[in-house]
Amino acid sequence: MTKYNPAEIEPRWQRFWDENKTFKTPEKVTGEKLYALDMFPYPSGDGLHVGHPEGYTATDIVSRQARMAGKTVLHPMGFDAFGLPAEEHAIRNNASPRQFTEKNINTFVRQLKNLGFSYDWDRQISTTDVGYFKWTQWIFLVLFDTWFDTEQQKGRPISELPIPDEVLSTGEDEVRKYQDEHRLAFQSHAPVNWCPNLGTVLANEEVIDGLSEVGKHPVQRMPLRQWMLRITSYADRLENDLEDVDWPEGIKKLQRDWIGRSTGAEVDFHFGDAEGLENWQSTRAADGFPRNQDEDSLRVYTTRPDTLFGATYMVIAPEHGAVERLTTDEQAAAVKKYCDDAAMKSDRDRQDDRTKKTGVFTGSFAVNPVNGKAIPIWIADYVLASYGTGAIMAVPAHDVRDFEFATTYDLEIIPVVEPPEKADVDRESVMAGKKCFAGLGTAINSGEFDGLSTSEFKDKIIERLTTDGMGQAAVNYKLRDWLFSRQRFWGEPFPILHELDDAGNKTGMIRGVPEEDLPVDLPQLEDFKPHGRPEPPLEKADDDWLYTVIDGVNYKRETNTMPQWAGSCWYYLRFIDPDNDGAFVDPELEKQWMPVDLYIGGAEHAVLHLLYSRFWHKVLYDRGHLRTSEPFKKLVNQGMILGDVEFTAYRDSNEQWICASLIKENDEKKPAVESTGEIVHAIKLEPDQAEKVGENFVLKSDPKISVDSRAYKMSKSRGNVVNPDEIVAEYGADSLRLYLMFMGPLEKSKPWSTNGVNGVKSFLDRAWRMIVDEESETLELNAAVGDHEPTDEQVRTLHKTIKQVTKDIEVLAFNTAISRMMEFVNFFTKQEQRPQPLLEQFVLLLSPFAPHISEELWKLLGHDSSLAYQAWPQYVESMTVDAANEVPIQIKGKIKSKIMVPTGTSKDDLEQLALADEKIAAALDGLTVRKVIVIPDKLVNIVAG
RNA sequence: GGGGGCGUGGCGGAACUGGCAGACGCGCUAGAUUUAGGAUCUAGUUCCCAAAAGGAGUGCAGGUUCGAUUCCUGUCGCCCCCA
Repeated sequence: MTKYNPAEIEPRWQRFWDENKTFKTPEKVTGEKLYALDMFPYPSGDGLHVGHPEGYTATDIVSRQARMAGKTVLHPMGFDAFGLPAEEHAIRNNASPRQFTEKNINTFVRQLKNLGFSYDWDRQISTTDVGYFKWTQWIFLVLFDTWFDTEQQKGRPISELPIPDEVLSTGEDEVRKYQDEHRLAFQSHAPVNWCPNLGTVLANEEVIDGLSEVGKHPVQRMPLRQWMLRITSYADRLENDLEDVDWPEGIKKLQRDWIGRSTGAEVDFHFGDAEGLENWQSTRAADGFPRNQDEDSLRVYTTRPDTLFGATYMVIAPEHGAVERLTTDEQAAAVKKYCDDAAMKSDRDRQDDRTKKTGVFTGSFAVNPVNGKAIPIWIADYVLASYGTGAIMAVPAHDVRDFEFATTYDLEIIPVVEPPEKADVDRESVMAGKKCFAGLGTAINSGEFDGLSTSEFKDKIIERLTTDGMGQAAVNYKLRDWLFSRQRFWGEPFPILHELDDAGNKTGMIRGVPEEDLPVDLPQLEDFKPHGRPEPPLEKADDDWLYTVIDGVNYKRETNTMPQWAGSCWYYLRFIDPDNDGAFVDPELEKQWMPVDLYIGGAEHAVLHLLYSRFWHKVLYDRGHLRTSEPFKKLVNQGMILGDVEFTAYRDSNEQWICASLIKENDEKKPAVESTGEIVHAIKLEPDQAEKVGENFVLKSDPKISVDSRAYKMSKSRGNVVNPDEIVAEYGADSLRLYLMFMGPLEKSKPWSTNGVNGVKSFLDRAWRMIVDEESETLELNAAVGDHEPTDEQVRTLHKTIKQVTKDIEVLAFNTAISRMMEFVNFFTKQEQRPQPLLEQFVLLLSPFAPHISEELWKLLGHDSSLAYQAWPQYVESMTVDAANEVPIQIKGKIKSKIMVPTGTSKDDLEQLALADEKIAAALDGLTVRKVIVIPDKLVNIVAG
């Protein structure tokens, strides 16, 4: 018996591809190239999840089809293997993170090979390979060696940084410090999110609701020396160049919002005595707006300079440099207490709309430059030191947060924007200062500017401020510089050396590790556990590692490590030239292969990974190491695969069923009766215990009780995780691949159904039987297959299939491609005579989707070599259309009859044929035909009455 | 609260640019074959009506159009992201 047996076929072909290096990337690109890339996985201890192979199958289909279509293909796989989980595991089990990581990588590779992906495994890389992170360190040194020239909007060598004379005159050390302050990689002492439990500092985006994203531990704010990357310099280019890439609009928007470019104005508010004011004003009018704010003014950034007349107070951040200067003696104690408290809160907590706004008066006043009014200066933590200038002018009538604050502290509210007629607000209340209106409108209470629209007013006032030297147009970004250091062991060491004086203390001078001394490997540590102090584990390395001498100067190594993002910022470049020991990538090869043509991965990387790697790419481009300015041409996010659909019913504490429609999750995410808050327990039902009645699913045993029906995210705790290994063992890799693609559109999230896998498996069974004689003892062709003259219908079926499958692969609509192939098999199974050449073409079409069975059938059809490089089937357009079509005839939009007409029948003829149809003639009896709409080959609609 | 996406049979989904709604698959029903079936084959399967004829139907309410799942307005619900 020669049934379709994936368990036997698949390992055999996997071995064949491996041994023959079938998918080795050609040395040279000939003709068109395709670089198809998956977002490489983090090799977790849990192994592969079914979500992984979804995207991987998609790129694999595209890659396999491209090879057959004659393209030169680069399709690699690697591992993003630094990061917290391996280190946590190592700490718990007193093992080495490297060994654990390598073990996990081996599991991943085995699992991936089981799925028959056509990766060039010779190019496998891991970010933890010393030969890889040597170049991560090298790129860091490029960042370290680069400053951003704002005029040219370009990163340039630090040696070309113009040094101001006043710095030059103070000596070489000062020049070095000046340079250090301008590097793209620089040190800072900004307050950071320190997580004692994890023993590390976290990026803002790794902190969620005051807890660490990993492990949910509390996070506190403290100032620490950190490495930062000056990504803000590239904000404009990162935003503008989004126009050049083929990405989903949603992702582009996320990136734009993350960058958060806003335009507005910087305005200086004078403080101090009245006579100083006049001097100040005349100086400003004469000299213009100074680059740096002076001692007796407070600079704010606002996106709404048109509301300047409504600025009734000012707010500075608790960390603002002018706090001390502005605080009066009477207020000193209150201010100090307030600032100390604020230091404990995270930026996120401070901006949280739910918490009440708090603040403290400094005791000082500033002068509103447009109307000369004295307005109080407050300190409040809803203003962040890191955004804008760290100070704002508060316009309570037109800013929600200012309004809330002003109401709390009883500050003046002056409306200066009249909402338009149509605005969805109570205009009376706004005009009375009782409600806040943040939209656009018409200026009021603004002196000579009254009556201007918001946008006109903005231009006019900026013009005025500029003339008076009080302000200027300005651009601001939400994007912050990137906190790039971590106090962990399992990451790339920084290739940085701190200069020591004779006593062994740091002088504050730093330098990069010389290129020839790279890589800086991680030291061997007995104990790399974090100890709850923000002192990196690498501090515990032995002196051999920690200290070094260059040209007679003593240095201590930097002991922070890089965050996990580092390695993933440039891995796509290393795949092009993975073994190069002399460069991170050969420029000729980079030119051949970049950009990545198709990049598929989860939407969770929509912002950070993609923004960070684009940033690095642009720096490398500026410095002449790359010829492309954007790395990823086309980006696709695959949807999430949810668990199987579940039915859930609810019971209260008396074991009484409760309708699901009455249940709502409470704040602790427990199901509860919405009206009373009573906690109920959820019961997972078997599918046959529920049925649909009307709109809802209900209990079969008690149809009055409605139940929930939905698919949940796969999670260990829910126990609905599907292990790809088990699916491969039971149904085969081809079936898993096919099912993942057949489930629905790639970008959508969709629920898993093991029955569905069985369904595509039986499609492969049928395809097998269409070609193979299942009854025979040896592998033989089905008797129906032979050298038959193909019928017209058979040829058309093939050509239609080729056309749709080809087009669908192009637009990644794999689900419809598969359904078309199913139709092909359904049709040919019914054919007594199956011309072999047609079936061969079909096998080629199937092969990118289900490569193992296709190779097997290809061989059986008499071919010696792998089909991996066989020419992709071509279709003839004329063979994809039927000779005749059934055309529906409608009267007033309702189908009354259908007629068969030859394809291409003219409009007039079709109209005549339609009117001549018996049923139509009968239906039209007594009616007047007013109009006939004819769409050739499609439909006839008769308007009559 | 802001932004984005989505609502089509019992389920996943299809429908080109506004032109026969429900392709393909799952599930279900009946039959054939079989010692057996979680195998295979055949037929059926949006809903209402016993069937036919007919009617209704793409979350809901409107609008544009000869014609709307598709475009517009409003509304309800769900999901995701941000706060």
